[in-house]
Amino acid sequence: MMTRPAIGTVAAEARVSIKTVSRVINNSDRVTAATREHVMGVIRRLGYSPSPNARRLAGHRSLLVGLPFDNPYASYVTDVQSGSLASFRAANYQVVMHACDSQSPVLADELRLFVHSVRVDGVLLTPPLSDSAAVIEMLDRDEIPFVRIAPSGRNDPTRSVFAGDRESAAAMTRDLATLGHRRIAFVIGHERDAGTAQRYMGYCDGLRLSKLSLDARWVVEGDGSFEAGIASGRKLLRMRKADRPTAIFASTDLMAAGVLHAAHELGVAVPTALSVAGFGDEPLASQVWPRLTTIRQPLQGLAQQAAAMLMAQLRRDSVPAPAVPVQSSLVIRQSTAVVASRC
Amino acid sequence: MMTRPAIGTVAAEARVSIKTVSRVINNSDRVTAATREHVMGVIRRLGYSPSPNARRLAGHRSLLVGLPFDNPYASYVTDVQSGSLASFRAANYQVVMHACDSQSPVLADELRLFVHSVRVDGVLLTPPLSDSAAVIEMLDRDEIPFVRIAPSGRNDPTRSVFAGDRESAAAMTRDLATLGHRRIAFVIGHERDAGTAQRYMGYCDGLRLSKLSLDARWVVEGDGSFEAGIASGRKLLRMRKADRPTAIFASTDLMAAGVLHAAHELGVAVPTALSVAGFGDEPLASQVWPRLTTIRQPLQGLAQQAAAMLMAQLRRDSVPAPAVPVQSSLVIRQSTAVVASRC
DNA sequence: CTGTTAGCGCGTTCAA
DNA sequence: TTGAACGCGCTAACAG
Repeated sequence: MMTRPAIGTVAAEARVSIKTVSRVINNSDRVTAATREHVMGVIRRLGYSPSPNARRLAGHRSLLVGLPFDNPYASYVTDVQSGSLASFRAANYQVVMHACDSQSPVLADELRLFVHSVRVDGVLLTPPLSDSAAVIEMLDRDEIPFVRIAPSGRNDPTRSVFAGDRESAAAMTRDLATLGHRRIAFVIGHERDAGTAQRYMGYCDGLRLSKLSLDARWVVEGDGSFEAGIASGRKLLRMRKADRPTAIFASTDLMAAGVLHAAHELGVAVPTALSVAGFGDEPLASQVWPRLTTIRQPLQGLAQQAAAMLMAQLRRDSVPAPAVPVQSSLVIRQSTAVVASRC
Repeated sequence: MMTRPAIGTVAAEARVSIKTVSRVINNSDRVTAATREHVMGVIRRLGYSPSPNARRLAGHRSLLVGLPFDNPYASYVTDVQSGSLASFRAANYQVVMHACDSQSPVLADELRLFVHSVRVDGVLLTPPLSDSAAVIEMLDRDEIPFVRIAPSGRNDPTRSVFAGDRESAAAMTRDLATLGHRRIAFVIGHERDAGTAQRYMGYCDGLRLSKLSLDARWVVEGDGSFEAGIASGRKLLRMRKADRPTAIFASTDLMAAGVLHAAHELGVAVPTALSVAGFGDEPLASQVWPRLTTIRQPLQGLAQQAAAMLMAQLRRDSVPAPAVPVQSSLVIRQSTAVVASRC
């Protein structure tokens, strides 16, 4: 088992200085095309690849980015992960996951410990972490670069990527109205969850655009979970017939699945007697019966955008520019239909 | 912003050599309790923590372990991740995820590239990767330490952790028989998926123990996916009444959810007219209607065990010892019940 | 555009 | 049990 060649070996073989080889492998433009070609040839011939460990030490960086998460949807986490992985890896960065509890009063301290012990060079913030003032403040104070995925506030645009939740929630609401629904209920998610506020506003927009009035009876509070969906569904479906909504729009797929559960329980047929819509298009959405009409969030695209922004920050080259919101789209499946009964 | 203290600062402050400080932070026993105490005091006072980057370079290791995965269940991946994270981190190791395609003909080469470019010190192999001969061979040849999670073969016990799939599948089958089911169908998973063979054998065991005979009509091949579950469900439920199974045991939760879908589609009531059981107890299992009876795999425990084994290998201290299989358990929910109709 | 000279912060060989 | 000096493989000034 022969030892792998180091940068010195390449330099000697190519009859150039170590620094030149360094410039070549770092894509510096202060090298003539000819020498670059030549050095690259030697590199290939020797099968050389630079030692990340040495680069870390000499470059004063870990080549690691942190991805803390507290998200009940496994698919959300894996989507962000796989969406960002490619961009990071292309820049020789690796992602380090970190499970945490966003409810914890010492969240920021706990994250600070993580960031400093692992010495990550930057951090990707997913909801609900992307909205934690304490975390943002801590990172800023410690000068750790970060990018926020789908925060609820629209300030800080050069360090955030957005998904246009409000617009798509409005579109879904209008779509339900178009199907003839006039009593469209909405199940709010957890206040800490990023999209929540935007989605609710979108629902209100949609009602207004459809000439329907907002009615507090049809707005219930959930917390994004499946169980909350069940509870909300029961509450809405047990209203007396004249008041009972003909459509329920839940601001997460998980809650929509819970609403379906409640409907089955109470013998309410979907979509015949009730339309149900979710948000997110997680795998679950197409694995329940009937398959959920929902909103597809281009999460992987969002994550990719976020990763690119973070890498740009770490390179300090390009000027920070706000990202364009990635567009979501409606996915119409079997859980929604035109209203059956007369009004 | 003051620069963080290095090992030299600590040594000077404690009036000992750098090497002594090094021994203290590495828990070497060649240090008297008194000096250790003293040095630890200085370390705490200065808020010193060793630079991972320097340790990486000097120690010829990356302090990184690879976790390649190709698994359709997001929750499986996140479970393994969170189960192993603590053990790894306690040893100052970080986990680097790597998405890959287990079907690819160049899987081993692709993984080899990953392992060498990231320079991971070890690898955790999840199903179906834990069964790939090509991958195992590659890692052995390149002398990369690894641990396999739930491989189908029982050889290589000092580098594997097991879940006892066979026993729990048998238990589930017997449980269904106890409920009075005599026509118990089984949906096989993907051959490449680790548990598959074991689970099928467990089904056969269970039948035998319940004095029921294996009948090829009631054994259908799926591939572990939701769609395969639908197809299998349709096939089984469209048999003529006398032959139709009264219980369907699918070897993954995803397929069981597909079977439920087929049942709803065909108007077969669950669990009244049909019992359905899954395997894995993923979140999905309790989010479908009705909630699935299934087998809970202590995945996090398995992953933790695997992580500990890998760290032991990397330390080269303890002698490699086989792990004790982690026990699974039946989770009885609403999708199974006693047979309703006469035989 | 290229080369020379110092480190980066720790582990490890020896000797004491 | 402790210490001194060297080296890990590369990047970063600066000089040419």
